[in-house]
Amino acid sequence: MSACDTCLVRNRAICAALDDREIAALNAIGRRRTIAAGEPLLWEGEDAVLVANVIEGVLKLSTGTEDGREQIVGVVYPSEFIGRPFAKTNGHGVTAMTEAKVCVFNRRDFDAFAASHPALEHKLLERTLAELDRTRRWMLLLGRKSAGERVASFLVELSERLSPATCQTMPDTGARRFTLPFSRQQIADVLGLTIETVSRQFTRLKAAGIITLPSRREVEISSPARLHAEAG
Amino acid sequence: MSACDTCLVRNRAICAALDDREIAALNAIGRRRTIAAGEPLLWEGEDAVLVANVIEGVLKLSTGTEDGREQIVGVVYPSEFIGRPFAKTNGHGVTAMTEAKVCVFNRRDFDAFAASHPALEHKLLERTLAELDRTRRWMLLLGRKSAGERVASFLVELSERLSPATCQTMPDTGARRFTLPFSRQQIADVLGLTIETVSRQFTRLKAAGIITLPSRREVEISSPARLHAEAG
DNA sequence: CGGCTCATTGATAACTCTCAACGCAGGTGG
DNA sequence: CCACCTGCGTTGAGAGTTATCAATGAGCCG
Repeated sequence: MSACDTCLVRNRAICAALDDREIAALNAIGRRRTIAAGEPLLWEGEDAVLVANVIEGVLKLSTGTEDGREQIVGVVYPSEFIGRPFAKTNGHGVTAMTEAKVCVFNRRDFDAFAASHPALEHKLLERTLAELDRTRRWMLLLGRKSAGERVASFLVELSERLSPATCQTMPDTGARRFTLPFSRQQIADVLGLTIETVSRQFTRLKAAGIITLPSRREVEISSPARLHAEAG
Repeated sequence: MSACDTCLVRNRAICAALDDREIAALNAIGRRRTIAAGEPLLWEGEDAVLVANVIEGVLKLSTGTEDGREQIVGVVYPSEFIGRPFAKTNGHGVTAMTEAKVCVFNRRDFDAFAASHPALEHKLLERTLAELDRTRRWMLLLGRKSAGERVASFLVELSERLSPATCQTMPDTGARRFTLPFSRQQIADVLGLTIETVSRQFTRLKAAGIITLPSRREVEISSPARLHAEAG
């Protein structure tokens, strides 16, 4: 019995494109790995030695300038794919934000496997296209939105992408509540702001009665409609 | 003899993955189309009815907020692919910035063709992954760079991506010179700035002797090294 | 030669960043 | 068990950068 049989994301990850025989073959070249919160998995600019599926946890993709400014360019949730197939180097670093479980593959092995399994490549293509769409929408936020709109947009997106996992969702009405997988600094790095500005916007939204902050890492959306309006 | 035989981008577009027989089949479902400068080809949020290869010209991909702010999220050059296969709607609009020639396909026809030609999908996957990398690098610019750094980065990227076409390239040394496919407003929309700020940065770079501006639409880079340094 | 669009320049305002102090929570050790 | 220390977050004051508003200037076409 392979690790895949009990895999939490077996039917949501790109592996869903494969039948039992193929899964066994893929399983043979992959291995499970646990990453501690804060631990990096891939470094920007380094050789692209591995790719992976995320089973559990949240990871960030980030780039930076030489003088130390950082920008988070993507956030990856369970069932999603990380790494750069078919290329020599990584365009960005990958770091776990929470403790994470991933299913890693040597990149060359994966490339070869993918090349001979069109259904897998098709799935990967669909995901990459969807990720590109999402990334481009994020550019509108970075290029054109104010700090208030950015923080509101961030909370809206987070509540949507976290809900399948935490499932504390009251459809439509009422208060969604969730735990932030981000520190304030990381939120700032996602939004292209400073930590102080993020903090002030949180305070503002709290004062306006749109959200409550039970603790540093928890957010409850009191008025999803108004939050959505704030997002621009 | 099909239109593809004389196609300028036959060997650079995703079509390069196909043999003569396959090209003929693809040619049967596509048609050439010329787009005037400024004319839109796809609208944001509309049904994704078509996809295309760019043969000649430059096009922009853009999104906007409800209140009219615009952000250009990508720029497409000859041999590149536009449109959103495998999805119901377009995530962004596509508009020609110069007169452009494209080879368009009904999206459903293309989807079906792609699904039965793994080599084509592979090429498309590689391009999409590369485009995602490029887009993410652009996020660093939008989130963390100053106006001066943004304009310099823009000129650097433009000189690189335009050179295969215009080929006025003196390798390493000396002055690259090219024609901007963008108005000042469009440059502002790419960089997440206002037209006035872009103009002031052009003036500053000119005053510093890093570039010269022979006319509104032309740029000559006097000092590539210094420009690169300005890009941050 | 107007009349148009697009770009530049200037003055001012708004926003976000920077720098600095303070507060809160969790962990450690006495 | 409490005091202290440390890391993260909040709050405040002021500076800097970019946006906004307004006017001027340059190229283009009728």
